[in-house]
This record gives sequence, structure tokens and C-alpha cells, in this order.
Amino acid sequence: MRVLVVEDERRLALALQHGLTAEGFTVDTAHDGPSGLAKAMDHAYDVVVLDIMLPGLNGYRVCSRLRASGSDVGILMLTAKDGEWDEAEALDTGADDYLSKPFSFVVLVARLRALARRIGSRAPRRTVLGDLVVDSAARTCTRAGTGVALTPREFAILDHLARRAGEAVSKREILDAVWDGGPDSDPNTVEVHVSALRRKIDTPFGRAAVQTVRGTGYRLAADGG
Amino acid sequence: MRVLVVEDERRLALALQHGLTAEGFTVDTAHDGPSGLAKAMDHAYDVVVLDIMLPGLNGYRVCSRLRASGSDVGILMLTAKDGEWDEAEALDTGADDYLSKPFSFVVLVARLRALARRIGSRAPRRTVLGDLVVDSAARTCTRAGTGVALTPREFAILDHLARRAGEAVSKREILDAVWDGGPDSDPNTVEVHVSALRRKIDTPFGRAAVQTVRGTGYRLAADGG
DNA sequence: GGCGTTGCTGAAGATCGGCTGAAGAGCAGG
DNA sequence: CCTGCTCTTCAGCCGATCTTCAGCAACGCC
Repeated sequence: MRVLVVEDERRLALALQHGLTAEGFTVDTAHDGPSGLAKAMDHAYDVVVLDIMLPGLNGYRVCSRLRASGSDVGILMLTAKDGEWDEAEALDTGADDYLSKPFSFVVLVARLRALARRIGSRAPRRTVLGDLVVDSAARTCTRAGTGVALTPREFAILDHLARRAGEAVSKREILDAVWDGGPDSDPNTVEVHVSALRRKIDTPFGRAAVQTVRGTGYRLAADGG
Repeated sequence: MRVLVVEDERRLALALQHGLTAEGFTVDTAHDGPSGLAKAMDHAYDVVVLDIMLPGLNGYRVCSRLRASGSDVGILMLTAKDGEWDEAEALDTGADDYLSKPFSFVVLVARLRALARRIGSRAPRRTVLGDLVVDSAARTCTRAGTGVALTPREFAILDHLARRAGEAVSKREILDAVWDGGPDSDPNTVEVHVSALRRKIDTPFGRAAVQTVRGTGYRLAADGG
């Protein structure tokens, strides 16, 4: 579960980062509106925790711009309950949930989990690309009607590519999505797993669904190769 | 107890979500007819709280389509008492109960509990997976016509897997469903019981209905293995 | 064609996740 | 109180899987 915390008060941001990391989330932080927006658009987070009062660009604007750009990431707004900001407005700009400051950490975690569940169930369950079928719910993959056994990493990569079928996806993004990739993670690891993946879903069928985009990463052919 | 709240007014939906969560329900929300219908069909809810006035597809239609699809989920309709919508009509389309807006939260909870009890007791729910039959009502299980005696935990796990037959189910979810799993609950407990379960419903019959999904959890084969 | 860069892949060792037998606690019935 | 059943915890085991490394291949630019 990848979470982006956008919060200008650094002590709070840090506390959240540590706490959420301990709860098993992978956490990035941003401390102002513009950088928060940029990070949220660049990386595939599951949920964004968004403070409303932010330097540069307030939370409402970040939220609506994110939605305007077509993102369906989960957004949880943090509202100070001084009355100036309205929770309803948060939801109107496209937030999925809100929490009034001060809030309990336990509640935040529960809400994040609930939100992640909802987001997850919002995603399509199966992706069909020609005769290649990726079933995210069952965690299975079939090619030409034949079941293909994949390891967890292989499936996670395929799943991620399938969600962006036809788009080029960078190795960095794959690392982030599949590995909670620290900055020191090695792209070669992705290559090794992609290689194994191809050997299972492409080579035996004389197909090429997983295409290399040189200099960038990979793309899953929308027609199954 | 899994509840789906379908309500387009977001503030009310959120209030219900929070309130019901606090009452111990597991709550999902949807904000329009089509997505509500989709969620209700995709997931195994115990009860659906269904507003009548909904964008896209009104509550009556959602209700009757759910019933048409064979769902026997409990349905509680929320009717605005402006007279335009008729309570009797709600019941005609297959709802189990209704409540006029504005309503008291306490009453809603009481009705939900009552409904859940009725649903639970009427539960004709039998899942047939090849020659494996799971009878949730009778709390019995038969394999190839032979009755199999299961302990309560074993049955609860099997039952939960059966409700999501074909899907990968995480150990965490099983812990939540069967154990009211606190964050400190141990996944190994699940493993032990699954092991016992297999020894009763799979091994003696040379089958493998309960499949391990490495890194995730388990899946009950839709064809009984 | 030459060259630097980028990607592929086989092998090997390290690591992880899951399975299972056993032991002890808890509980209900006799 | 004893007995039998179930549940949980623990620890060891095992195989599957992951990562690293190194050499080779492919690509694109000059």
C-alpha cells in the first residue's frame, strides 16, 4: 500500500511517515501543494493524505487538479475544524474521505485501510487482452485458455502492466508499485522478473505481449501481442 | 457484518459509514445506482442500505436487478416521505425493509441488526463447487456425497472461502472474518486450520480445492479442485 | 561498421513463506 | 475432577522464490 502524505507541518508529516510505515504502508511525503501534486501525478499511489492548508496550492486545488487530470487515487483530506474550511467542500472537490484535526492515529489507519479497500474494489477485476486474461481478484493468468502459474512478483508486475495496458511503464514505477522501491532498488531485478514472465506467458505461445520500450521500461500490448 | 450503503448524498453516506463502522459493521459505500449495483453483485454483503433517489439508476431498479440476478442479500430501502415514492412499492421490488427519511440512526442500526438476523436465519445459502458442497445454513460440508465433520473454525474458514469462490483471499481477510482479527493476530493460526481443513476435505479424496496463493493467502477452486 | 549504452538471461546462494507435528491452554460435558 | 475436543503457539523443515552477478546480445548513434 503506497501512501503519499502531503502536510506542511514537518513534525506531523514525519510522525505520520513513521507511524504509517510501522503499520506496513509505504510512505512518501511532500510539504507543499505543488510538490505534492507533482508527486501524486508521477507515482502510482493508492492513497493520498492531503492537508488543506498548504503553501503554494491549497488542498482543495491539489485535489481538484488531481481529479481533473483523471487520477482515481484515493484521497483523504485533513481538515482543521476551525470552521473556515468545510468538509463538504472537500468531498465536492473529489476527496473520498476526510478527517478533522486533531485526529487519532488509529482512526487514520482504519480510514486508510477502508479507503484502500474501496479503491481496490473500484478497480476492474479482470483485464482481457486478446487471448491473455489477467484476473486480479483470483490472482490468476490464462493465455489461450491455458492457466499459467506465476510467482507473486511475476503476477504483480503483470497486474501492474495490465492496469496500464498499452501504456509504457517505467521500471522505476514498477519498482515502486511492486517492491515499495527504495531509491537504491535495482532496475535489473525488474528485468530478471520480466524475463521470467515472458518465458511463461509469451515464449511458449510464440507471442510478445510484454514489449520493451527502450530507455523507458515496458508496455503490455493491448491486444495481447 | 458487511454492509453496503448506496446513497448519493455524500455527507449522509459518510456519516452512515462512520457511524456504522463504529457500531462494528464493515461498511462500503457507493454514490450512484450503477456503481451500487456493481458493488452489490461483486461482493458478498450481508445487507445493502439503498437510497431510492439515486443518479443513474434509482433504488427500485437497483433492487429489482439485484433480485433478478438471484441475489438474496438483505435490502433496506431509504425512502424520502414526500409521497412521491411509495414504501409498498419498495417491498414489491424485493426490499426486505424500509425506513423513511429523516430517520434516527439508532433505529437504522436496530433495523439492520434485525434484518441481518432474519437474513442469517433464512440463509438457504449453499455453495456447490464440483462435488464439494458447503451449506452455510446447516453448517455442514459434503465431499462426493460423503458428509465431512468440521470444527467451527474450519467451517468458518471454508465458508468464507466459499463465499468468494475462485477469488484469492488474504490471510488478513480471513482473520478479520473468522476471528475479528486484531492487528496482532497471527496468520500462522490460519495456516494451521487450513492445514487441518485440507486433511479433511482434500487429502482423503485426492483433490485440492483449497489452493495456496503464495504471498497472498488462499483460493477455493470454483470447480472443487 | 564501431562503440557506448541498455537490456537479457543463466546460475548460485540467500531468503522467504508456508506446512506441519507437538505441546499446552481453555472449555464443556460427564 | 476427569476426559476429550478444539484452538493457539512454537519451532523446525522444506521448497519456492528472489536477488545478485557477470557475461552476452541488441540497439542506436556517430
